[in-house]
Amino acid sequence: MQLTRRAEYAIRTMLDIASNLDDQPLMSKEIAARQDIPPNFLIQIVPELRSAGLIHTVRGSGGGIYLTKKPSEITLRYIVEAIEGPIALNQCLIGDASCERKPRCPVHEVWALAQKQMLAVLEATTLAGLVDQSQSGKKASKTSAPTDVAGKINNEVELEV
Amino acid sequence: MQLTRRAEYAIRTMLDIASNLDDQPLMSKEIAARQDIPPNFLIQIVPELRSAGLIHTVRGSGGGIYLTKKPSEITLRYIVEAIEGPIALNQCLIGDASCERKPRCPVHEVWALAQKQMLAVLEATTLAGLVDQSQSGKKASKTSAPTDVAGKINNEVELEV
DNA sequence: CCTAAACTTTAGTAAAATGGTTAACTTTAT
DNA sequence: ATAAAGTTAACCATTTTACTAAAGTTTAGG
Ligand code: FES
Ligand code: FES
Repeated sequence: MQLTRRAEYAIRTMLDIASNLDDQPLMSKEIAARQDIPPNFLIQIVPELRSAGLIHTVRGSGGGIYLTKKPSEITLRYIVEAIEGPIALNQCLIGDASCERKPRCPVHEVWALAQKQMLAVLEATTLAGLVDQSQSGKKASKTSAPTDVAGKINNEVELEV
Repeated sequence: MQLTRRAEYAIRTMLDIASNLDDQPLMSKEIAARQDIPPNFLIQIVPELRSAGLIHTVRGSGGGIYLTKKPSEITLRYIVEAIEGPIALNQCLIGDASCERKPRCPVHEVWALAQKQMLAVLEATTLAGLVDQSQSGKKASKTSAPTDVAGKINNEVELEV
C-alpha cells in the first residue's frame, strides 16, 4: 500500500528538472546529489522515464536530461504510473481484470471509489503546481495557496459510484 | 500500492461473519470454504483479527468465531489496519515518521491529501453498510442505494489541506 | 582520431515481503 | 477419553525491493 522508492525518486527527479531554469540539460549525477538519490539507482530509473515519454535524454559529453512536456502538463499520477504501472488499490481493480467475485462482492465499489478519490488528487497535481508552490513557500505564499489542490478536487471529482 | 491477500481475506471473513444470522459461532474452515480462502492461511489470519479486538474466538469442540462489536461499528479501514498496520501512501506519512525532507518537500501535502481522501472512504464504510447493500442488491435495491457511501463522503470529508 | 563525459543495457544481489503449508499444542464439549 | 475446534511457531518458495556493478555506446572537444 505504499509508493516504491523508485517512484519517489522519479518524482524528485522530475521536480528537480522542472525547477531548473537554465535551458541546458541536467546530468543525472547532479540530480541524484541534489535530491538524495543513490546515483546508481537513478541511472536505472532515468531510462524508464524516457520510455514513458516524460523526458528527453542527450547522450555523450555535455549531455543530460530535460523535460519533454511543459510542467503544467505533467501530473503526479502520470509519473507514478510511468514507474509502477497502473495504480490499483486491489488486484480486482487492475485494468480489465475480471474478478469472478466482482458481481457479488459488496466491497468492490468501495475500493473503486477510494481509488478514484485518491487518483483525483494525484491527477490534479502537476509539476508546475508543485514548483510554483515550493517557490512561493520560500517567501510567504505569493501566488496559489496550498489549498489549491483541495479546491480543484472539490470541483473535479464526481462522486457517483 | 495494493491490498495484500491477508487483508482481503480478513475483509471477506469479517463480512462472512457479519452476514451470519445465527447466533452460534462460525468455524474458520467453513468461512474459508464459503469465501474462497485457503483454510490453512485463514487460521493464521484469525488470531490477528482476534488480537486486534475485532472477533471473539471460542476454542474446543463446538467453538468458532463471532464478532466483538456491532457490524455498524466496524469500518473497512479498521479491518485493513488490523492486518497491515497503519495505512500510508508514502513512508513519510507513517505515524510520526519525521522525514527530514518534509519541510521543503512540496509533494508531501499532496500525498497527505490523497491519503485522507482514500481513508475517508474506507472509514465511511462499515460492515453493516456492506451487508445491507449486498442483501438489498439481491432483489432490486431496497434500502440504501449504492451511492450511499459517496453521499456520506461528500459530507464527511473535509478538504482543507 | 582519441579520449573523457555522459547515457544505456544487462547482470547480479542481499534482504524483505508475500502467500502459502505443516505440524505440534491447547482447550473444551460430549 | 476423544474428537473437534482454535493457537503457535516454524518453514518454504517465489517475487519484489532497493541497490550495486560493469561493460557498452554515443558525442563533444582537443
Ligand atoms: S471483487 Fe473487487 S473488491 Fe471484491
Ligand atoms: S517528504 Fe513526504 S512526500 Fe516528500
